[in-house]
Order: sequence, then structure tokens, then C-alpha cells
Amino acid sequence: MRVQEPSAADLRRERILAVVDSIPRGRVASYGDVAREAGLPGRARLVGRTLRGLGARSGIAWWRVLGAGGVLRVGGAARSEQARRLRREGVEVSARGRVDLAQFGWMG
DNA sequence: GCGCTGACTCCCC
DNA sequence: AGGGGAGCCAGCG
Repeated sequence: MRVQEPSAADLRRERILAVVDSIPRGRVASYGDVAREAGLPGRARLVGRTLRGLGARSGIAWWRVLGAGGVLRVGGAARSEQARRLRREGVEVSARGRVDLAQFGWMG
């Protein structure tokens, strides 16, 4: 008995998570950046959907992914958690939920 | 199959 | 600074 072939969706998801996993501690990247790095240019929303479904036990640093320009896009309870996790690793988050990409962006 | 909804991004006013 | 609109497309009812 052979296992089922991973679907295209599964492969996209794995590529996305691999990219997020490669963001160094203390740096951040935008949804669009992650999509491009994963070979999925223009698919920022897919990155957002993928991260949204992650559980705390996933081990993926979802909080390092922000909206374009370094804006926190997450709402509700997860928003404050994201800011807390970022600050814990040295990333400055403004009261408005902004991160300076020149200082903390993945690509510097 | 269809319409709606976004953890998106750009562009224009 | 902020709002509207468009392109995007997978998940869900």
C-alpha cells in the first residue's frame, strides 16, 4: 500500500512554511516576500491563509510575517500575541503596530 | 457552480 | 493620513 501523492496545495503549503521557517529570529518578512521566496509571486493571501491555520504547536514562527511595509495585519487576540513575541526577540513594534523594515526586515 | 470573505498588495484621489 | 477600488484565489456555505 502506497501513501497518497501530496496534492499541489500540500506542496505549496510546505514551501511556504519552509520559507517562514527560514526567517531568522529577530527579523521579519512580509506576506508578499514569503510568497515570492516560495516561488509563488503574487500569492501573499495564500501565505496569510496558510499561517492563519497554524496551531501554537506547529513550531512555525508565524509572528515574523507582517503586511507590506511592516504593518501587523493580524487582528484580535493574536495581534497582541504577535507584538509580544516579536518584542521578546528584540523586534521593536510601535504602538500602532508598525515595524521598521530598514532595521528588522529580512533582507535588511 | 456561485457568491462572499479575507492574517494581501498596489494604485489613485 | 486615510479611504476606495481592483486583482488576486482558496475555503466555505
